[in-house]
Amino acid sequence: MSVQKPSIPQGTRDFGPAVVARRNYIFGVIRRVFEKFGYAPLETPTMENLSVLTGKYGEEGDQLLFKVLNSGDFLNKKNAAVTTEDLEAGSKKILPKIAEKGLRYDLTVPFARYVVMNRGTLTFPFKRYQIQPVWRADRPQRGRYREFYQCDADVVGTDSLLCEAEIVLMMSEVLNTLGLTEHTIKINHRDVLSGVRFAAGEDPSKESEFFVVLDKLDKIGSEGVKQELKERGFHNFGFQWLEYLLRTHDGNKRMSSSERLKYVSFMFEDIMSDSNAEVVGSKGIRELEGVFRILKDFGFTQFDQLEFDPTLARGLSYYTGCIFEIKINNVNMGSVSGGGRYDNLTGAFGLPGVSGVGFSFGVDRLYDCLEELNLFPEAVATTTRCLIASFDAETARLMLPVLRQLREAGIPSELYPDEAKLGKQFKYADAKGIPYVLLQGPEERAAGQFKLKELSTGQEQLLNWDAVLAELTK
RNA sequence: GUAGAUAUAGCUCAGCUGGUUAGAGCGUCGGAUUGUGAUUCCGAAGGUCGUGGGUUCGAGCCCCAUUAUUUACCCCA
Repeated sequence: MSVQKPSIPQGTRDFGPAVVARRNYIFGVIRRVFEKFGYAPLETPTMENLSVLTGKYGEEGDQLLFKVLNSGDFLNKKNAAVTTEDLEAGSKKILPKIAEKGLRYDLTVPFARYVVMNRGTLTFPFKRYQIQPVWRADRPQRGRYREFYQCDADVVGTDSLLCEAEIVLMMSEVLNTLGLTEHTIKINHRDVLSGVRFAAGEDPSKESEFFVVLDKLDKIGSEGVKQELKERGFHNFGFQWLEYLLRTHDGNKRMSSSERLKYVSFMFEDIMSDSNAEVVGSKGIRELEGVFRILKDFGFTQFDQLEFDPTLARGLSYYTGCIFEIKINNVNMGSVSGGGRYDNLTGAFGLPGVSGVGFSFGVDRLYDCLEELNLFPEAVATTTRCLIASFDAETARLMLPVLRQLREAGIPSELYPDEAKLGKQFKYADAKGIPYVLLQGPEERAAGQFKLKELSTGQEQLLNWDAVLAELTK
């Protein structure tokens, strides 16, 4: 049998001890903030039934779902799950017969499914957080993986804008705790987008596509937006609305968020001929103003990190209210967090009229940002505090009670398992970042003492047992 | 799905216009030092040059195909 080079699937990664330690640091910060805000943990299965997942993420999302092949021989003539006619009809026809399960694509949809299934036992408003990996059959590239962790916090069962305000508070606290102070929390409202679409006089049926182009204003500029709208077959070329939006994005005369809110509100009054249209846009503005007011009353001060952006468009297939996104300004990386309010998500599972709002951190991207900015605190890859070195099998045996006593004293410790030269054992401790090496040779034993070396200073001390414990626990 | 880049030792990479036996640093192992790491000195091991074909007297280098990785677009955390 030929030896094959081992490999892992595209877009997946191994995490070594040092990386896990740093990832856990990020998870810890996020978890503490979520719990401080009263969210309770939830975990759902890695696999969901495909019927739960399909149709929730738009057409493109369906293609990015990892499907799990059914067990059993579905081509077997007796069972005949797949018939000859199916095979001739093509893969679309066969798929539902050979794959009934799929890997989790995000945490929001499984959460909605959970809420519907457990509606009788939950206390509403229900606040949950969830930290688990999700999978997308995407092309990997910078900051994009096929397996990655999301950290979600969502509330269902209340329309209160307090939830939106608390999302901003949680986002801000996590990022500032991690040291990512150069960030912008962008906020918009689905109704503001709809208002802009009305103002542009475009057809509601192509709304999502219109928003996708609008979202690129920062990236491709107003000329780019005009051109792409034409290419995509939009026909109204009165660009008065675009002039308005450009003013809010003028880099030289940066507007504050409250100025922008007033300005966009004025735009709706100015352009709208249809009064219903104005109502939609203005409703979005009023809700955003409500969120800003709650933040102010709460005592939130970092309004320089919070920005109302009327072109921000995310999660178009299900967000219906506020929309959030976080950009780290001094790193070239996609958004590290996103979220919003969705009125109809549980409706897809037969429970209409329950509003939810939530958001998600992408841990892997946060990690990449912290790495690039050198913001990780000095990580201790090894938890071991003391290595017991030995000279031979006999002294190793005599050190076993010492090992036990160290551990009983709560000092993480290990005994070098092989007979090896002291040099090799010290090298091992150094490579693993173990701060102390303890040894007791015939000389020390005769004197009832131990030799303890601190590797960072190179200092060696001859100590009795109590002094060893005192040094290691200090 | 569309377009580009890369592939040489465990890792990071050199390798000239195609020319004898493919190199360095780091790491590993051994020794200087049979009771001491990080530092110093000496030495050694480690390669079907991603894979398959072609051109050539001769290919790590040129051509074609293929696979993997990676970047950008689309979309997204």
